[in-house]
Amino acid sequence: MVRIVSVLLPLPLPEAFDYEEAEGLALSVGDRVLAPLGARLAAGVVTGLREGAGGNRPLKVVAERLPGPPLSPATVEFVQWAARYAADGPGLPLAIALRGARAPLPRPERLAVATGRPPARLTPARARVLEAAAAGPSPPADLARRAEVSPAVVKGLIDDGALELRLAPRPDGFGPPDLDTPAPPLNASQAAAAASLRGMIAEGGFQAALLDGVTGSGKTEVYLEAVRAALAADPEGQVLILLPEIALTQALITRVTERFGAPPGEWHSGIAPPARRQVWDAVAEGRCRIVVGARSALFLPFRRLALVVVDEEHDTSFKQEDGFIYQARDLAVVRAKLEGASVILASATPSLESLRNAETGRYRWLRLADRHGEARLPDIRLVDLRETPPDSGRWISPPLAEAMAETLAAGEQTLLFLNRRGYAPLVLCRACGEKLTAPDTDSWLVEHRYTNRLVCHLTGFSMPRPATCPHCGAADSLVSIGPGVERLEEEARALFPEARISVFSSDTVRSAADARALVETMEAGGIDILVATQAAAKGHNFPNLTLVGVVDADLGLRGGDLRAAERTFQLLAQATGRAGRRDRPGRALIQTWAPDHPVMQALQAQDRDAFVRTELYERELAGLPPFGRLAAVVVSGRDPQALEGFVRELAAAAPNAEGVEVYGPADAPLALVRGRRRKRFLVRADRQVDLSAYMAAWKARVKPRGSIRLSVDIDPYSFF
DNA sequence: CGAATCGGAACA
DNA sequence: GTTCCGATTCGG
Repeated sequence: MVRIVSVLLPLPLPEAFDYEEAEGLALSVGDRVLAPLGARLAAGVVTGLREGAGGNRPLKVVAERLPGPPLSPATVEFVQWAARYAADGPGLPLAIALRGARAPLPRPERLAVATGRPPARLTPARARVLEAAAAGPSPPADLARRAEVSPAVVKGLIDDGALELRLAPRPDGFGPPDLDTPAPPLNASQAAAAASLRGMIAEGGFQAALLDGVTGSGKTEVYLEAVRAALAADPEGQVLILLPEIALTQALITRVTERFGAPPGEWHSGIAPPARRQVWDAVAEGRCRIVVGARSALFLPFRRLALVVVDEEHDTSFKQEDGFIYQARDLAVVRAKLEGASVILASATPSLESLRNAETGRYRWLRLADRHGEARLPDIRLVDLRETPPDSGRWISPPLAEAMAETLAAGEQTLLFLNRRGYAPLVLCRACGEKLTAPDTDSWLVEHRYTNRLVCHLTGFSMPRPATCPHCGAADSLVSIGPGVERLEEEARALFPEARISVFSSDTVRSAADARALVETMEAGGIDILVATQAAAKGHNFPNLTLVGVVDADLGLRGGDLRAAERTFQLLAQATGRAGRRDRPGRALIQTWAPDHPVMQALQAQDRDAFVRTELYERELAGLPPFGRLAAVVVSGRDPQALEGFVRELAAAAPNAEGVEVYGPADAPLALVRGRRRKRFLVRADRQVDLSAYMAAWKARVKPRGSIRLSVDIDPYSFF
């Protein structure tokens, strides 16, 4: 009788592989092991152990446990749950969970230590170094600086044997949090919400809350209070705070560090491998008790997770769109449930899913009504572009220009919001009508004037702006159609030549340092007009910003996907929420061709509840989320014929099931990307249907051959 | 993911 | 027929 070990490998395999356990290895679930795979050894994780009788064919033997902390059984369970949910192999989420486990540790620090042996020669400089070294081991450069000598003196003492170098592992700095730092004062509304969250944590077990408060209502302070309570309730408990974007992490890390006296672990794609490894180890060992990170932090191997906070929970960045496809906000709730932890979803403009869960009582609903301090909500007006259109080739309407002039005259700041990077979203040839696109791709090339290039925002392709049309060869025939932030800046400069104008987009602000610099200039009043994409719409508070102009409010409504209205409402509510802080009243002007659209009406009336009611009503009638479920299947391939054949086969293989409707195949909205044709099926199911199981069953009936790729997207967001 | 294997093209 | 290379398949 031997033990059989199921080992999950971080590879795109359909299931865990079985091995025989080597004598005396005494493995448990979560242990990291080396397993023979083909001709090599692969690092994997034990997901199960059972007694086995010889079996039909001999199994390979797992003979080695890897050093380092194991994954908690709950982490292993979560990885498997996530895979089942996404109708994909469990190796993919495991690969995410193990990113960091295999990264190299930071190089150890070299410390000089006094040996006690006297040096051959003792000069005054050497004496000072030895005196400094008596204080304890320190880096050679430090020692030289403290003794006010050149590094060569230290090196000489090392060569002489009076000092020796020792390698010391670099500390990771995850000290225990200080839970006694006094909290900043909360207003009545915040205090009530904080008390409710403390109550939730005191009750223990899985609990969910929606922290719903307008911009500026001080949600962060409230959930940090819950973080404190969770850390205090369980001396080994860990907390994860998820943010939608890397750009927002730094500000929160600073706040957490101030509040709890120790830096949290930071986790996102921008973290270098050695730092990643330190966080991973410290999280797995339970030493790191607070993690601030982007969506992939959800897969960290927490030892004892007590609380998950999802800030800006409505943000679509929580949806991972390629590789392993998942919605981090939804999986955060699942992970909390599996760990018996609490979860707090926070937003000024919650998703309809979360609002529905709050309405039905599945989540505690905590509303923060007032803005913190004296700030008032901005005055919001719609500018009907049918009545007061801008001049041809211009995008700032007369009423917006007038408001900008007033704001400028008052010495206050304007934010012009346009969610479009570059100069113009489309370049076309007047001679032949050709719209310029990236090679073998359907999406338009966006003109960037700063770099004088045409860029494909989908594939990353870019080329210098040609002088002649690449299609027909006509000279001077290329025209730039439509506005981007760069073009809007040009227009604002022409209108207000004396104003100081800056652009905030992912092209002008490439790093967190750039963002901080621009935000500081803005706060210091060094900018009069900030032209910005959504990169600036969230998170930043500018006290002297009193006017927000939304240049093209209808932009997100085109294309008609499921969440177009919801997303537009959220984005514009966040953007207009930037106006007016502290004691200054703000105003927002929203330029629209469709002022009667429910989204625009709700924005103007600042009546979110009305918008949510109508939107939920329409979704319910159509059986769409949150009342029904959606999934998409995207199939792509290089050979159109083979793709056509496979798509037909796939359509025929769709299982019949009660309460499930399959639509398609249709061309995916971008039917050609990087030379691959794309087809798409859409599946709608009633709420009680296990859509993941349905999609997995469907997928199992077909086998993509050749260059054909099939991917299942549960709860699709982008319809590309 | 990485090693083994398959199959078409180029070569003798 | 042989060799080479890129693409595809497979792994317990």
